[in-house]
Amino acid sequence: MGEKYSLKYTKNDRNSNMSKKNTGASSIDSKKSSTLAIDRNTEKRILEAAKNVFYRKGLSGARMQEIADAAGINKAMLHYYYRTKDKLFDAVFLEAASKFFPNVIELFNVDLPFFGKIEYFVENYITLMLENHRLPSFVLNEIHQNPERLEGLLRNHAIVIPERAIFEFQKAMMDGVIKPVDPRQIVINMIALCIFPVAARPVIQILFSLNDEQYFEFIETRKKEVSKFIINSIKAV
Amino acid sequence: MGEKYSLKYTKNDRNSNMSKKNTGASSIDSKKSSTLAIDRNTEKRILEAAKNVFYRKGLSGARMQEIADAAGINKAMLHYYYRTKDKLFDAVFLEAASKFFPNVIELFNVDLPFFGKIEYFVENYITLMLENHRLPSFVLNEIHQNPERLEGLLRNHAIVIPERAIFEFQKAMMDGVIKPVDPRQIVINMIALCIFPVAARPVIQILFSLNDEQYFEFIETRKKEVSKFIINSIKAV
DNA sequence: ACTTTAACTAACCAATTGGTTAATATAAAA
DNA sequence: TTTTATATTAACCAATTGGTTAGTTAAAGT
Repeated sequence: MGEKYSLKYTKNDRNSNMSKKNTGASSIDSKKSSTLAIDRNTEKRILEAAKNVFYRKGLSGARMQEIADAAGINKAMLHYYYRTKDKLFDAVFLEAASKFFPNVIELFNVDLPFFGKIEYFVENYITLMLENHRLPSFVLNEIHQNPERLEGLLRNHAIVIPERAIFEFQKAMMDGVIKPVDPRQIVINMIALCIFPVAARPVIQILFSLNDEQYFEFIETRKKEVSKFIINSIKAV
Repeated sequence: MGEKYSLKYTKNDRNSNMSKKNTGASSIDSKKSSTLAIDRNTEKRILEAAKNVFYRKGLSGARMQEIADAAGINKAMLHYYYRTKDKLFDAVFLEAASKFFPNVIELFNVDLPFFGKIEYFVENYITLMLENHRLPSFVLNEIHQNPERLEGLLRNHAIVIPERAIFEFQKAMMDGVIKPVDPRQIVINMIALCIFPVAARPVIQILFSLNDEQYFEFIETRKKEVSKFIINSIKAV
């Protein structure tokens, strides 16, 4: 019968990949290529499809049916695995936010001189954003429409952020490597310079008449320009 | 009978404020304060309400009924004046985009030395964005979801943009006032530094634990910091 | 006064949408 | 093999939503 998530969701309130399910997948062989070629774990396929659709349409613009179609499964399965649209969105948003808020600790923990750290961060963060250029404006906009979702993630420690970078800047100031300014401002500047050209990609392409290739080229040279821009500005005289 | 917009929209395809309508308004007096205190032009009230709702919820999240309620009028009037949700959104978006894409010509035409122009631009553009902090992320996101809308505006010359600023930067380079770099990069940097802290307002407030007052204070000092940051970076040595 | 046109309303409608359910297929235990 | 739990489907449903319409009020013309 259709006991469905009654068990799943009562026991483990979130969807943590269930114990056994669709287990016959590890090997690439396939007796019956039932739906589509790639016969991966259904739950993952849903999430992947949901990401796709939510990124493009946003929470309110996305349609459950479209997600189901994109995943190549029955719409009821979405509710079977994620219960409601909002819960499914939560899962998507968590992943998006984790990517969006760079693991600054990691990106700043490299063993490099201070300015090298900045170069490393800029280069990697832009690359990361570019992997899915819809992510920044998606995250920013959804947070605007419902800030509580982000607050929730912070409360659960699903996401942490700036202290480390701020501390690094403070240290660099004391060492006389950079001019003294509110480090929060520098961190924001750094992130702004990385994110904006991705968040505003269509604008940039349209205004500067760049096709996709030209855009990528533009961003590629930008990676170096941005760190130069930052370092030029903050380095102590 | 309900000929309605048949005339209006066949004659002048866009909603350009109709000839005579609700004419008894110029004077503040009011014989019958029918619905609410402010008895302004209905069409304007709709647009105002629509702006409010669309900014908060986006195109797909907004509900016609909510807009009607916000305007304090019957829902049918929305269609009477603007025909469809999408057309109404067009009107809202046009206004939003015009604000978002700063009149760079104007902001750069002030009679000031080059660095003064930058200060002037930064100060004014941040102020402008701050007036409605939902605008940047709204515009950016809607463009992402439907770039054609922006292209349409450009085609109609409803919006023009960067040439002037770019030219100014080129000139400054030739005069040896600033270092030689692709001026497009500088323009983008300038705009990024202004827009991001507004587009990411909830993020900043949450991460840095700022209440509204503290946020505004932060942005206020930022106005000066940003132009310092830019000028420090680009001025010729 | 009367006729025409514009502004406005309440009720309605078809389509869409998130979500449910009863039935079925499939795999795992027993 | 039988039983039991899990995975999947097609059909359905109530609520919402953009949009329409027939009719009403109010203002201009005439």
